Amino acid sequence: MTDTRESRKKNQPSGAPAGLRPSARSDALRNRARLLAAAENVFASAGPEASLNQIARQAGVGPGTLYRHFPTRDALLAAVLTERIERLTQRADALLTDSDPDRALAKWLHAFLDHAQAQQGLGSALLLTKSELGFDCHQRLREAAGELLARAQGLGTTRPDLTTEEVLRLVVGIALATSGGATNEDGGEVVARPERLLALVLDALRRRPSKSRR
Amino acid sequence: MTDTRESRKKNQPSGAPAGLRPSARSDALRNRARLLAAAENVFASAGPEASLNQIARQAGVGPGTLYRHFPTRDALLAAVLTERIERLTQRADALLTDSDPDRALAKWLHAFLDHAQAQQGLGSALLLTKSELGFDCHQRLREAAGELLARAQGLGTTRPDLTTEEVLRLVVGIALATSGGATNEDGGEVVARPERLLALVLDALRRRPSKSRR
DNA sequence: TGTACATCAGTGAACGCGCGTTCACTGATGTAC
DNA sequence: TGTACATCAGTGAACGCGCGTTCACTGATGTAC
Repeated sequence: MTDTRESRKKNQPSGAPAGLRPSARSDALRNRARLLAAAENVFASAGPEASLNQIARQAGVGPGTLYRHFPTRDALLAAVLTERIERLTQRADALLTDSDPDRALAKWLHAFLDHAQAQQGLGSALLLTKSELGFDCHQRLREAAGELLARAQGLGTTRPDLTTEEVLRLVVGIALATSGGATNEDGGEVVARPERLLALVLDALRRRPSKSRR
Repeated sequence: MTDTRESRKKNQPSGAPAGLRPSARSDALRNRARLLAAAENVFASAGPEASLNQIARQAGVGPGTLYRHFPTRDALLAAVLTERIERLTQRADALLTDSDPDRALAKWLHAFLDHAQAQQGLGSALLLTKSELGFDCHQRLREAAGELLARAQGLGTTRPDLTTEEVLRLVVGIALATSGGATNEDGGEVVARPERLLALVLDALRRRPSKSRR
């Protein structure tokens, strides 16, 4: 008895390849979409440690339903991130044909910053590696950004000693430092705007024309 | 009866000015120190949302004792941060007499980065404003860094359009992006080192010798 | 097209857990004599 | 210096809470006829 059940359980995932299976029931598809939307919302405002029950509640669904679709928190996180990363990767591909490699890189980093910001504490999740999620966000982003960076470096106007890794970290840092718990307008003074910080970092990426002093 | 009690309660804090009072009992001083040490530890490894009970446990103290010393989580957080900020402020004062303002600024930012890193998620707490803690970490740090920045800008080698705010955010961003949940050595590739990122940012702070292209 | 049925997604009460917080009681400490 | 005592810090069981997670049951859905 238990054997039968367990073996069925083990067989199930091979039929459902992590995403939505083609012949799924319509209510399952609907709820899955609702859960993803709610997760994106809640993760964005409460960070990656957000309550799963709350996500289920916001999706108008029982907690069991959430678990049926996403057996672990990481599975849910991965599903949310996959979508975003897909968009970023496509954007990178499009920008590879831009006539100005420097401008292309800058544009993509702006887009990357936007995404990192939209997910508050989730920004750091963009750089998580395979061990923690079902796939390697980090590597996919590195590949997308890597080509753009290489092209700009080939042009000679971007520092040749830069790693893709370094550039991505700097931008994620901007998102983290200016979002969530750290942001506050303080009386008259306003918190530094992320775009301005990105502009500074972009400046740092450019090749120095000459070693004018020391 | 209850009136008497309440009025005594209300009078108590006026006698104890937020810190340790001069004529405190020796065991109170000892436990306060233990609590601070434990808090620094636990906050560093579990972030500012760490369990207060766990802090009390690590300090070898009942939860009630923690609450006697620090009535709120923010009070405890503030006590931990005060110490660090004090050290950073002193360092800044010392560096104001350095003969090379650029080097002084760089040195201080290195120290600032070290502190921000030592506190993992607490790094962002370094920029919290008065509303959330008992005092304004943000402002104190801005003052400390502001003088150093102004001096370097006066020299003419540092970009004149930089805000202290912007510089601090950039460095906190480096700490956040390279610490905690986001760090992982990924097979052969190693995560970008914070010092390298700081070097890049320091480069960005320097005045551009000329507008060589576009 | 209409119906009977098998499948499997949805439900939500329930469990155990650790958290934040309180408070009546204990006992260590410092002091007045 | 030695002792009696008042003060107040320390204790830890206890409470309510929301969390993550499970599972026996319900019922919507798609399909075979």
